[in-house]
Amino acid sequence: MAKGRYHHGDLRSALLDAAETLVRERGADDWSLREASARVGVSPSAAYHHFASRDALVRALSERTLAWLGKRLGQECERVAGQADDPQRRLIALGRGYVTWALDDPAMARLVLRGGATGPDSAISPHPHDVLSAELDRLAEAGGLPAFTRPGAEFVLWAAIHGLAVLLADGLVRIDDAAAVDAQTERVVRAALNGLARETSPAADRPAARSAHTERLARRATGEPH
Amino acid sequence: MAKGRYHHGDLRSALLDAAETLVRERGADDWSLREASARVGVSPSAAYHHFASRDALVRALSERTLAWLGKRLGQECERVAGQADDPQRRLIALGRGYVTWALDDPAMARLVLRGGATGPDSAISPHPHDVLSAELDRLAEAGGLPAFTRPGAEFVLWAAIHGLAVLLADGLVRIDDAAAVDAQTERVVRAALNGLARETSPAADRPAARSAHTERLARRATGEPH
DNA sequence: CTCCAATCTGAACACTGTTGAGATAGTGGC
DNA sequence: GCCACTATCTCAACAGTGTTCAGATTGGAG
Repeated sequence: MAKGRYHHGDLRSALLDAAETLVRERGADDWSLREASARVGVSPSAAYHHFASRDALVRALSERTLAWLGKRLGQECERVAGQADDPQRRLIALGRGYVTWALDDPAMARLVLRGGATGPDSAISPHPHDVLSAELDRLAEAGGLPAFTRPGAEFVLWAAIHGLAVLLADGLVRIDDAAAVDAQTERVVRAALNGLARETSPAADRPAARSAHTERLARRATGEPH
Repeated sequence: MAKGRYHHGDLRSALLDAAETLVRERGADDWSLREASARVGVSPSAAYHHFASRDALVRALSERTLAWLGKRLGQECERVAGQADDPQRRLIALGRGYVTWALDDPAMARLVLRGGATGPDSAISPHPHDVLSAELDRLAEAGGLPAFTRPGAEFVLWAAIHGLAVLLADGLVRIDDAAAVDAQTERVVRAALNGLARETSPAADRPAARSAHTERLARRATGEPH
C-alpha cells in the first residue's frame, strides 16, 4: 500500500512477503535480496534498515513461518478432538499437519526445517516442538504412555515426524497420492508411539537431549548473555 | 600432485577434495567455486571442464560422500555381527553410524542429507537406503518382523534415523555427550522396530512410497529417458 | 513551524558463477 | 622424429550478488 511514496509504511513485512513468494516461485535459495526489494518497489539498500543481512531476512521469515505452523498444528489437534478425544489421534493429526505442510509447500519447508537459520533470540510461539511436547504430556496423563517413558519421548516422535517431512520435502522419498501420505504418516506416528509404549527398562542414562528452541527460552528467562 | 604443471593430473577429484575441506571449514554453503579452484592452484574456469556448474560440483561431492557413507554403514553392521548375530543389533549399529556421522561432520551432513542435490543419473552404490533395506530384509527373514509388516517398513525406520540425524546436524536438538547420542539413537531405532513389530492390521492401502534413489535405478534399468 | 530521527536512494565496492576465445601440452599416427 | 589432434587449462569479460555509506526525503514530536 501507499504506492509511489518515499516511505513505504510497512516495508519489513512487505519484504518478508516478497521473499516468501520468491521462495515458492524459485526455490528456497534461488532468489536475491535485490529481487525482493525490487518487487516491493524499493532500493536494495532499503532492506538493511529492517534486516542486518540477507541471512537475517530468511531467519525472520523462517521464524514467522515456524510460529504459524505451530499454531496450525495446535488447531489441527483441536479439530480431531471434537470427534473423539483420543490423545493418540491428536498426535496423529499433529504429524499429519507437519508432513502435509512440508509436502504442500516444499520450498518453504526446505527453508524452514533446515533450521540452522532460527536466530539466537527468536521467540517462536508456539514452536511446533512445544506443541508436540504438550500433546505427549496429554497422552502420558491419559495413561497412553508409561510414566518412566515420558522423559525425552518427544525427541523420538519428533525425529520420526521431522524425518518423514524432510525426506518428502527434499524429494528423497516420493508419494504421489495424498491419502497415501496420510497413511504413511499415521504409520510412522503409530509405530513411534507403540514403540515408546512398549519400552521396558527406564534406561539409566536417559537422553540428555535438549531442543535448541527451549534452550533459548531458558537462557532468556535467566537473563544470560547471547 | 605434479605441481606447477599446466595439466593438473586429476583436477576433478582435487576439486572435490578442496570443496570438501571448504565445506568443513566454512559451512555447507559459505564457499565459492573460485576458492576451491584457487586452492587447487587452478583458474576458476578450469573447473568447468569437469563440472557443468557449481551445483554439479556439490552434487558430485554429495554422491561421493553418500556412497562412502553407505559402505561404512554396511561395515558397521558387519562389525557388530562378529559379536552376536542379532539383526536388531545390526540395525541399531546402522542407525548409530548414520547419526554419529551426521554429528561428527555436520557441515558435510547438511550438504549431503539436504539431498535435493543428488542428480538424476547418479549411481550411488551402496546407497544408505539400500543398506537399510537389506538389513530390514534380514530382520524379517529372522522372524523379527511379521511378514505383512515388511513392505514399506524401510521408510518408517529411515524417517526415524534420518530425522534424528538432521535434527542434530542442523542444531535443532543438542546432545553433548557422545554416549547419550548413542543412547538416543538406540532408543529411536528400538522404538521404530518395536512399533513396526506390533503392527496389527495389514492396512489395505500400504504406503506407495518410493525412494528417489531406487526410482532412478529402475528408470535406468528400463532405459527410460532422463 | 522546526528540528530530529527514521527511512529510503544512489553510487560504489569486492566478489560471485559462467562464458568464449585462445594458449599449452600430452597422445597417437606416420 | 615430427605432425596434427584433442583434452586441458588461462585470461578477460559479463551480468548479477550482498553490503556499505554519504546524502536526500519524510513523518512526527516539541
